[in-house]
Amino acid sequence: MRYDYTAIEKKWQKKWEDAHVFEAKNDYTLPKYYALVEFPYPSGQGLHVGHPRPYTALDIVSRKRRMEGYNVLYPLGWDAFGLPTENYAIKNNIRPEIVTEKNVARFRDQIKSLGLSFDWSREINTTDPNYYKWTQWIFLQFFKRGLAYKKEMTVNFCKSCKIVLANEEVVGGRCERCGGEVEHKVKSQWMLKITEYADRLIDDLEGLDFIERVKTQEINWIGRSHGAEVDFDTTSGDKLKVYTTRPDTLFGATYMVISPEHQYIEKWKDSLGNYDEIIAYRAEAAKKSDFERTELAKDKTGIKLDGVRAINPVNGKEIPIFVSDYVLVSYGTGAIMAVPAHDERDWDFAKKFDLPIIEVVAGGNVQEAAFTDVATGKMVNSGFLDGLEVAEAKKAITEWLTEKGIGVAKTNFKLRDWVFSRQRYWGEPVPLVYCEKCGWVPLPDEELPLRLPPVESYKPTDNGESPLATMTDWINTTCPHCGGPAKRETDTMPNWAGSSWYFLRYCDPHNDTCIASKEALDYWMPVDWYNGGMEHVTLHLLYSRFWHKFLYDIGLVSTPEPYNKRTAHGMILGEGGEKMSKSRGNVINPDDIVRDFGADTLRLYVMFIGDFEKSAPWSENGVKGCKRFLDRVWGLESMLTDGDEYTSKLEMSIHKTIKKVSEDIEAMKFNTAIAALMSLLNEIYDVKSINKAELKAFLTLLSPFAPHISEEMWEMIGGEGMLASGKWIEYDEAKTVASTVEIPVQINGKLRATVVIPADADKDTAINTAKADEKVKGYIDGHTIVKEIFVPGRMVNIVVK
RNA sequence: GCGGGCGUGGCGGAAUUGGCAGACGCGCUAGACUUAGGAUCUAGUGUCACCGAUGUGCAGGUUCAAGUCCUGUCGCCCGCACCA
Repeated sequence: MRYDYTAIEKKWQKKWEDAHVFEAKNDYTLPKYYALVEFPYPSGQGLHVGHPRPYTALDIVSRKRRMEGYNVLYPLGWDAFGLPTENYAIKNNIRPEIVTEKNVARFRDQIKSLGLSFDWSREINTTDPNYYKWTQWIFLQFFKRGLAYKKEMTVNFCKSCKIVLANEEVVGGRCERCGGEVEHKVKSQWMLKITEYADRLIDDLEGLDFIERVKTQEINWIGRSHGAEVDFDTTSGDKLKVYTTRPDTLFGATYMVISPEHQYIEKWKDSLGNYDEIIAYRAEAAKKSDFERTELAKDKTGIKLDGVRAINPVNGKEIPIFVSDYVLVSYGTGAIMAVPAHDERDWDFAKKFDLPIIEVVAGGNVQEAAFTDVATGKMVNSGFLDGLEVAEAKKAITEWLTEKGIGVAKTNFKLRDWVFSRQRYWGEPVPLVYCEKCGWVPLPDEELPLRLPPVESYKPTDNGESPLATMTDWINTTCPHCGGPAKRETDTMPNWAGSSWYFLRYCDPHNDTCIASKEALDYWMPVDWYNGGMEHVTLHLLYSRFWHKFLYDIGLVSTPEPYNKRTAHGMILGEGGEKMSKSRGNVINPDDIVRDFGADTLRLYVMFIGDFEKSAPWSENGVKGCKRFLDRVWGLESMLTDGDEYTSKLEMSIHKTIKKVSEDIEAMKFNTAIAALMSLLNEIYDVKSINKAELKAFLTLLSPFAPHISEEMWEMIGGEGMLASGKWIEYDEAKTVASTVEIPVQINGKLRATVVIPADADKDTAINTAKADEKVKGYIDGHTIVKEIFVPGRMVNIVVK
């Protein structure tokens, strides 16, 4: 009989659906397992072969867990707010809801054709008012607790998207999405105080089962540093506050720098002889985009303040103050003490402006280059710090500063608060109104969701306002607090909002009284295994951990962290090894593979393609190889015999394979699990027969990877029930090892022969067997044996002279 | 520059963590079956001159034994990028 994958796959997908085998049960007494993949953005391009890789991986885990008796939650939904949909809507003048619905329908069909065991009864969509009602509600909780605030600020504005970007969305000074130029604009924006959680977002990583590169990337992004804030007296009478991680080098501070936007420039206006020049410099700096600023990073520019100087608190020396754009207003205090001897940037600047370079840590030649090593070297030219190690000096000077009341130990972060508003249509409306009398007032809960009103045009306005800003009858409303006239906020939320809590909604997706019931959350959370892309580590992953911690603080969830385990898959590249892209024309559509080779082949191939965590190039021949394997599996039927016990020919291999596949799935080594199944199949073909018990074992192991063909063959041989709701298979450790082993015999570390010994042979037996070997004799005779090494069950090494 | 990762056949990749390097798949070679095969099956396939030697980017080192550990060096990929 021919292996008609198309018919078989349709048949089983329907059977699984009809039997509801993949639906998580609301029985909270069962052991649970929550497997999660990042929900997709339903783009107009349809599914990409990159999608099935993580989906199949956790599908395998989920299927195995179900067979092990767990109540498994493996859900999927749609992260559907976003720019591409909005842009498509603008271009074609179609309502974004319609576009979204169409794209979701296509994605759903495509994903369903892969036989993934998602619980479709829990499907969610971030653009569904019943969903975003709760996104808005959570935002209001932030607002009510002072963690959402409005702030006039310089923002990154993408000229071509006409949208404000979060810092995380600016890559190399350009818009992450469209690559367009990013300029600075002053706008009033909603902000979320993620910085308040910075310490916990780092500290709580400890103890989580996240792959190391995810942890380090988050830690680096948050960028915690320890140092001190120090007040410098100035000739103007004002104190100039700086932040430094090297208070130990205070004696080496020979000048100071403030950022062009520093508030003292205005304050000191009348004392500054060159105020106009400084303002012109600031204007120049503001004009530079982030991109240009980065490009020009090497070449330092600046202007010396004429009229105000600072006083170094440790030695009373007057030092000049400069304005330079290498100091950022947004980090620390916007001002630094410059120690050219021990900081590369300060060194560059000092060389250019011919400023003194004073060595305070011995160990380098500071006239040649800044000496920044903190591990070695002792303090010099530093008064009471002389002779101390850097670490000791840090401690001593911080204590001294604190005592004198001119400084204090301080921790700083690179992480900034999250710019939470967008001037766009296709996002969650911010559920706040502005009342002249009461200020910003939240909508009462019963008015949620605040629905997106239909607008004439989805185009953002040229002045950077949301399309909603033109809807005067929607904007004008009454204040929920005083009943007076008020205006609605026209900004919407960024597309990261809906994804910051979606994993909670899956626990209880149809609840209309709260985000999800406490019982459901307590049972399902935290997520046991979350897999997603590395590109989301500093965005979605960090944001959602932040939201979850906040919800934990207000008592809605019971764990401080949402995810127990986080892994990341590698990208699938084009045949040549380049990234798949429309412009290169090397994009693989999963539909074609399903049509030409079947879903099982595609699933198998994306798992076999290579190390799950690394990127791997697509190979059409590789796909064919997987199809060939399945054809050979199908062919097993022709050599099937009766029998309910493993035969001696295959018994050990089967136990070994069960062990290997079971362990490899847990370790994400899907490629070698499949290789083990291929090896076993080759062995079966060698012995040319397989009985029912053996085939059942094989199909059970294959079923998480290639579920359709496994079910079909299981049914053909009269297996009980469906594999999808069947039992995983156990192995007997004792039966995975042979009674005899062939081990290598080395002479002086070089392989010279192999001998067969009992698996549990002791040293004497092994050595004697080896010595009796003819080949070995040739190498030993006439030599003195210096040493004999035996690794039980592994090898023998005889050292001769 | 800083942080993370990686260099193994013609290719994708294995190697119980120090113990027979190259599992498994692709590709290739030869043969079989075929009118034919880009189908299938069988055998072979790291390199070099057949015993044998040699081989995991390169150079050293530790060890009975190194792809794996140490030192140095070269190259590649990813992330961040004037964060004081």
